[in-house]
Amino acid sequence: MLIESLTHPAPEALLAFLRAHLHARVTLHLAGEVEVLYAGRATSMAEAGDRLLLVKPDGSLQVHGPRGVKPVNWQPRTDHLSADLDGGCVVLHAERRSPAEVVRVRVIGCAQVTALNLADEALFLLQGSEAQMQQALARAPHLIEDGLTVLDRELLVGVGGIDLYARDSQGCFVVVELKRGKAGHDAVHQLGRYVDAVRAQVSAPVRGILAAPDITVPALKVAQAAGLEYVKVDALPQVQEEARQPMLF
Amino acid sequence: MLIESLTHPAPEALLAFLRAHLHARVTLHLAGEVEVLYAGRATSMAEAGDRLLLVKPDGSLQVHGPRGVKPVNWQPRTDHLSADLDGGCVVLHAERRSPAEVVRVRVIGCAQVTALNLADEALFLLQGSEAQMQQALARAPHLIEDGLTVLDRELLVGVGGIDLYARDSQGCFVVVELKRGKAGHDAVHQLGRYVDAVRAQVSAPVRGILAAPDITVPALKVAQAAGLEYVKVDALPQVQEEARQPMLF
DNA sequence: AGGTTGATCTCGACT
DNA sequence: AGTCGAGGTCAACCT
Repeated sequence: MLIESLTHPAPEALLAFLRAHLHARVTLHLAGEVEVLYAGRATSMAEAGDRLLLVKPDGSLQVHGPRGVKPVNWQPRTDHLSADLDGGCVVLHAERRSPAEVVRVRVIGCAQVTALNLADEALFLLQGSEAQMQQALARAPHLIEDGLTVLDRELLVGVGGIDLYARDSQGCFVVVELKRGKAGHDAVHQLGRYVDAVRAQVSAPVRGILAAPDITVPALKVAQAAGLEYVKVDALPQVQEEARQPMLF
Repeated sequence: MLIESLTHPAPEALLAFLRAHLHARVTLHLAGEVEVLYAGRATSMAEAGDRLLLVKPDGSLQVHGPRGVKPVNWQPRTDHLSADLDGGCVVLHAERRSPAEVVRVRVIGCAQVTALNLADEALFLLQGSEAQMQQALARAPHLIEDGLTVLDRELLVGVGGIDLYARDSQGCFVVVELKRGKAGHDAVHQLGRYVDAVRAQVSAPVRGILAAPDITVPALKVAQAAGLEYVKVDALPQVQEEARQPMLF
């Protein structure tokens, strides 16, 4: 996994190291004093400072400072990566088109640089996504309201899709918007848009339900004012009742 | 800057290393085979695989795989960090309250671990934020429309704030919503909300203008259908004309 | 390639 | 502490 590592390399040694590994499906880690320029959707410059640089085999690049999960500068995926000598310093260029962006990293001093092989064989499982919540509630719509019948999932209406489209025991159409976390007023507005879109196409009464484990106070007020309903549902609804359901027929 | 680095340390040596540096205002970098559990707002597990681990002095932790800017697992800022031996493996615990979350990293094999001092003395400048755009357009509202007079910035109306509140040459009130990038339909709806809120309080006619460097086709259609206007403005409006303005008085 | 949505979003600012 | 909105959001999915 550890391919090669240098400590305090001279610029020429660093350049050779980078050129040997940059395009070799390798993950690079560099710690050192660095100066970063970015130009693209916005423009930024960072004066020289101690930073941690990460370059992954997909060409993505990130420059980390001493705080936070977010890099100080980054490039999601580069179409072109190169290393050159400029004024006695190694300079990394990371460019991409669409959007047209470039990050230039000038390495003033390198304390350590490492080439690694990060093979990605590992299984990854995430529980609690909105997609899982949607699946669970589509199977057990009574967790939202008794007598609800799900007609569709991800129904496209105008722009965007309705998480759950259903009919209640009274025959009303019901638009359900799901949020896996606490719902804010943006979720209420999103629901309002979908309800409006359905009302424009259907003559029968249409209800809007925001289903989430929690809701902010302002969002609840906005919902009530707009005639939309909020229903508290668990983020990980346990749908094990069906296993207990006796076979009736 | 480079404090200490070990290659292929045994678990006991790694544990000593981590305990010596974890709470020493130091940035840690670890490359190795690792297994990660996360529980909090969601739940995830990653089987053993080659990963790159980063721990910063603020307690933030991230586990990187071979692709993308985003870590596979992370923890934004921990209240509690600890390292222990469990079944012959070093295990890192990173916990925080609010939200209650925990990340557990089991180090199965460590190829390299490094302690770094990332002093943050570096100046960072970002140009092209929406705040800068707002300031520039407030000073030069003619870039949006001739004869516009800005009355207010970030005017609070109901929930949320109006980026720019103005009056046009005809005496109409104008609500301006700014976007630094391409505007989507969410921006149009946001503008619509604000316009509605102002109309409810003012008897004079109210216009809504979406000012952005670009707009998606669907968003433009929605805007036109709702009687809202789109004005193309540069993301970095150069307001140097005022320097050329002759002193009239 | 363009558009939309979700995210363990992160992060800062403000109440 | 809670809420809100921006972000160079990123990244996945769909048309």
